[in-house]
Amino acid sequence: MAGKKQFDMDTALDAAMIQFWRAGYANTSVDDLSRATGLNRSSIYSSLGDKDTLFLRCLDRYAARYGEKYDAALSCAASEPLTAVRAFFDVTLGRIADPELPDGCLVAQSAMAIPVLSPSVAAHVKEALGFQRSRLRAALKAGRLTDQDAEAFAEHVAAVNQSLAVMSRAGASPAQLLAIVGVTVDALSQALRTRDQHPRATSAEPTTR
Amino acid sequence: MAGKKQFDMDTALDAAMIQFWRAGYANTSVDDLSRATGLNRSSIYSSLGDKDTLFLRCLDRYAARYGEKYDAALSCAASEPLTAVRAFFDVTLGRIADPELPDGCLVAQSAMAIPVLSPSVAAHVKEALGFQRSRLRAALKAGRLTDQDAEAFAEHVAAVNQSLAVMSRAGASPAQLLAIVGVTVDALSQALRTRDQHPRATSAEPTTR
DNA sequence: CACATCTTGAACTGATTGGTTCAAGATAGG
DNA sequence: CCTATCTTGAACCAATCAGTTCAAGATGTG
Repeated sequence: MAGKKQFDMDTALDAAMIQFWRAGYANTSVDDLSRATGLNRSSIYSSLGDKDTLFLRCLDRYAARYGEKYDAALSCAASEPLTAVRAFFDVTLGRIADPELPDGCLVAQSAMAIPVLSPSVAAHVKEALGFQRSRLRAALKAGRLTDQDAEAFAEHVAAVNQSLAVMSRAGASPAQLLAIVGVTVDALSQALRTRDQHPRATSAEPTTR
Repeated sequence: MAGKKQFDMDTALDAAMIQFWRAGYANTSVDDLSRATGLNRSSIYSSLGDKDTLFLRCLDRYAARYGEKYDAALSCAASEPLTAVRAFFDVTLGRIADPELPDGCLVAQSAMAIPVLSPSVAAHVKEALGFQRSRLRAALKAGRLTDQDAEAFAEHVAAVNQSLAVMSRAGASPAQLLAIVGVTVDALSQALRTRDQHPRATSAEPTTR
């Protein structure tokens, strides 16, 4: 079983990511990773680095993969901000509904463990959450929200998105998760409607830039 | 140092609770608990039970203590539902702002770890979250919300409350946390106003948030 | 003073942790 | 076929884990 590359790096990284995602950093041993990836214990260290390094790679992998999906979902924010935020939540709800994937969210889980994570890992987690806020802020500003509303909704939507991770772990039904985001979506809808009908506050008229 | 009760049970339980709260179940060893409580390793087992039992006691202690505060905050829901929900969030925000206490929330952290917790602990976590939803549902129904709105807002408010745990762990500022709950409070305010002005419809007129 | 009661620290068990090393074996290119 | 290259499993290390045991010592009561 040797001589050339015996395993697929992407498959192995995905398996490791899912293991960390399901059980968390503290509850994942190198043996668990070995089992999950099918890679030998020594192969993990030689090919994927030690536990901390591997976790960092998985975290970045997770952030990149779903970051792309969140970006795509928000891409229509300028013309259809409400649709964009709905699509944003659908990324998370779809992920939770996928039986192939664990519930929760690797970033949320890691954020909860920040006090006991290494500083570099903690920094990556905070960075990932910062990116999430940024893309939401940019999308909402590109939509028809005032800067102030965009800031507030960016924080709120990012937080509600994280709350889905907690609630899904506790066994919340899809209907319950929908109720959670529904209130937020309605609030955004209301804010957009208000801005349309009373156009004079901080910035210009609503446009479709 | 013996002969009679050498330690205060409540103090010890509080110390253990805070240790679990800060570091989580998986990242807390019995030695950590010994250090935190000041109790001897063998005293912990004889007086507080094994790690799992002690964690369960801490979890229930946490749920009871803050459950009371949440109940008190919601007690004025019938006459002042908006004030009640603000007070509800203030319980969490005040707890996060308290430098004596860890950030986050023991229930939220435990919920995230459900896949790797013992079944009995997992059941207690789900129960605690269920209680939270129940008290919110009851309060909102006692207020002026329709049953349907009360259900949705109960889910939403409970979830947003959990999101504060995640975001505070990631270093969110008090202002950011306020922005998160602000959107929810505004949404509730809107729902209440709508109900007052259109006692049967679901949509609303624009108002200034 | 003496006894009974309780707590304490320390030692111990067996399992598991992250991390390393290395000989055996499988493969590919020559 | 032969050799260089790579992977593998297993063994090993020191540290830590949860959990137990127990003699030594401190205390309150008689």
